[in-house]
Amino acid sequence: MGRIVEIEAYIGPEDRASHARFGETPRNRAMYGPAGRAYVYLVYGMYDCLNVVTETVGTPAALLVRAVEPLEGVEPMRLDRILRSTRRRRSVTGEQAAAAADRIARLPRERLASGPGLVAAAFGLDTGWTGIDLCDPASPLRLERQLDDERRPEVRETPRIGIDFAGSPWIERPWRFVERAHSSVSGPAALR
DNA sequence: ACAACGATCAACT
DNA sequence: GTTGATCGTTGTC
Repeated sequence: MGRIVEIEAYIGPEDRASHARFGETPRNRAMYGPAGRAYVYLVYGMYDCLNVVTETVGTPAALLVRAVEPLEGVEPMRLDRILRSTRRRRSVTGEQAAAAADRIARLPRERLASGPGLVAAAFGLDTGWTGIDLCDPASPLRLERQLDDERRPEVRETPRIGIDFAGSPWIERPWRFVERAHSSVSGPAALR
């Protein structure tokens, strides 16, 4: 369980940074489905990314969950991360693996899901989770409203990360939203 | 059938 | 700041 502190919006087929820019395909089909479902895809052959579908059927749009502040289940999360790391590379020496495990062991709680690939890893998500209803209170993966006594976060808008391929004006659109100065936000400090 | 390319991360110089 | 890991999806032929 954790608190979402960073998201990005991908608004539709006209958005050249969106997976919907080529129209409906087998991979992005979930984006064309009902709002409130998950769309999980694999990037760079290694990392899964969690999205929340946001528009009505036939209108492809989604929010990429880029960072979460882990609040419960932190140590299992950390252990799983260490296991993944140890299994990660073929050509890694025992010493390097031990050093990597040690780094993760020392990682602050709030940095365990600071990035879209890390969010999916922390919550054990892969593409098989696509389609799950995130608004169903009985779902094993779900969104919940902030608690009544929680302060409303101050939100900062920035351009989206890692979409240089999209070109102007899509690179510049301020469609990344972060909780200002929150230590779980990913990316360069200037964009927190 | 094939080649190129990512909505990334960690390690290294 | 740069680079390697790693593979499913997409566009092209």
